[in-house]
Amino acid sequence: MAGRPREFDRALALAKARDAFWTRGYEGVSMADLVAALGIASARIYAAFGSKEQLFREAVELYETGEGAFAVHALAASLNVRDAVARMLEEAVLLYTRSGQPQGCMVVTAATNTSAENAGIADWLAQHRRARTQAVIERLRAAQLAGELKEGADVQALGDFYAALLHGLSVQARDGIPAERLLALITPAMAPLALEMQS
Amino acid sequence: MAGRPREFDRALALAKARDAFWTRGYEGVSMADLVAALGIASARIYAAFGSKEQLFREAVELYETGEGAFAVHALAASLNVRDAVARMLEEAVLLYTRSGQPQGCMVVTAATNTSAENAGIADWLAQHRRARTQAVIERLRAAQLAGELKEGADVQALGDFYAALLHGLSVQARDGIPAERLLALITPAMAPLALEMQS
DNA sequence: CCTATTGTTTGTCGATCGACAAAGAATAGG
DNA sequence: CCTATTCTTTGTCGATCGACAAACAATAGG
Repeated sequence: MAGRPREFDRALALAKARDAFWTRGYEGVSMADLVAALGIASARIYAAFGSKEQLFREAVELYETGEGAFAVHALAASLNVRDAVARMLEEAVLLYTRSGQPQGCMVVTAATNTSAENAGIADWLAQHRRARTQAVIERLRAAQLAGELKEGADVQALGDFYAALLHGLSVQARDGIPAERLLALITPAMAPLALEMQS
Repeated sequence: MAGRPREFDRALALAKARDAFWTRGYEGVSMADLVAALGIASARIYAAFGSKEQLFREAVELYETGEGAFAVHALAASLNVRDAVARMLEEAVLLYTRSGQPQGCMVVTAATNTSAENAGIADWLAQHRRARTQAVIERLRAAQLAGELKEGADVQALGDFYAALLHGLSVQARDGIPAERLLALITPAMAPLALEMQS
């Protein structure tokens, strides 16, 4: 535990890196951009985070345990399915359109188009998106087993539907569709689930 | 009209460039990648297309007048709204998951994360996506004026809903969700529109 | 106080980025 | 056949990419 103490706030620097990657994506942010955004020399970034890729992965983890955890929280909250899904969509809109912050979902936008050498990073984020899709499906399946949803409901189709919508909201938010419009869209979006509720 | 005739097929080269950009995005494809994909030297690419950016823009236009025109066609076909929207979604799934072809929608994926210097390209594609959103809304509005939809139907919310879903389908297709699952998702997705049909 | 350890500063590395210059080759029009 | 025009070949340009080496500075433990 000896050695010279670090002079900059590592957690703060990581948050700044997260915002940069969130805004422009992995390959859209150069080391020179990071030097400017974090306010520290590149050698210090390498000393603290290892490499650009390791910094990115850590930044994504920060996002997923912070703002990006809204979906997990909404689905895990002990609400009925309808409220859980509606809340997931509402919080997605609020997060994706929050002013003074990058628009859209970091996991959706940070590595959708990469060069061949960074395909591994794109795959990594794709895994996370598939996991989120699966989480939605499993929440619906649990509701079905609990009797909230009809026995004949196709929970996989419903889950795929809400996951696709969730990811599409990120695209729309990034395109500048205002929050009010995206929130209004949730009303029709809840109809398919309402129709499959028991009684 | 004098001069040495071009030795390569310009249209074929453009199609190859479209596929490369479709797969890896604007910044994900380097000039060296294009040289390899088109099979011609970089100076020939510049002579025929001007620059990497001009080639990309032409490639996007090729996509939009070809495969990418499915949405315009489906909405313009003289079907009732429900069939038009369902067909738009079905053809999206078929295109986005077609084997032997890049996955997803080129307009959604080719420039979602760019460096600051290429923000103009990202904006350009965002404009196209907003235009598509608007086209969906206007198709629904026309249906409402024609009496197909209830007077109280919120066509903007419905249009935003289907546009978000459309763009989300691109993300899901790119993540490898199989076509059958994405097609199955369309069934619940049509419920909100069915509920607003007149009579 | 000495030393091992770690952070910081400064400078630079080879590779790759997009883009073109210059010269040679092949056509059409006169 | 001659010439103007266009395409092709070859080579390379300055800028930027991510990454680090080496030297120096500041701490903790002994």
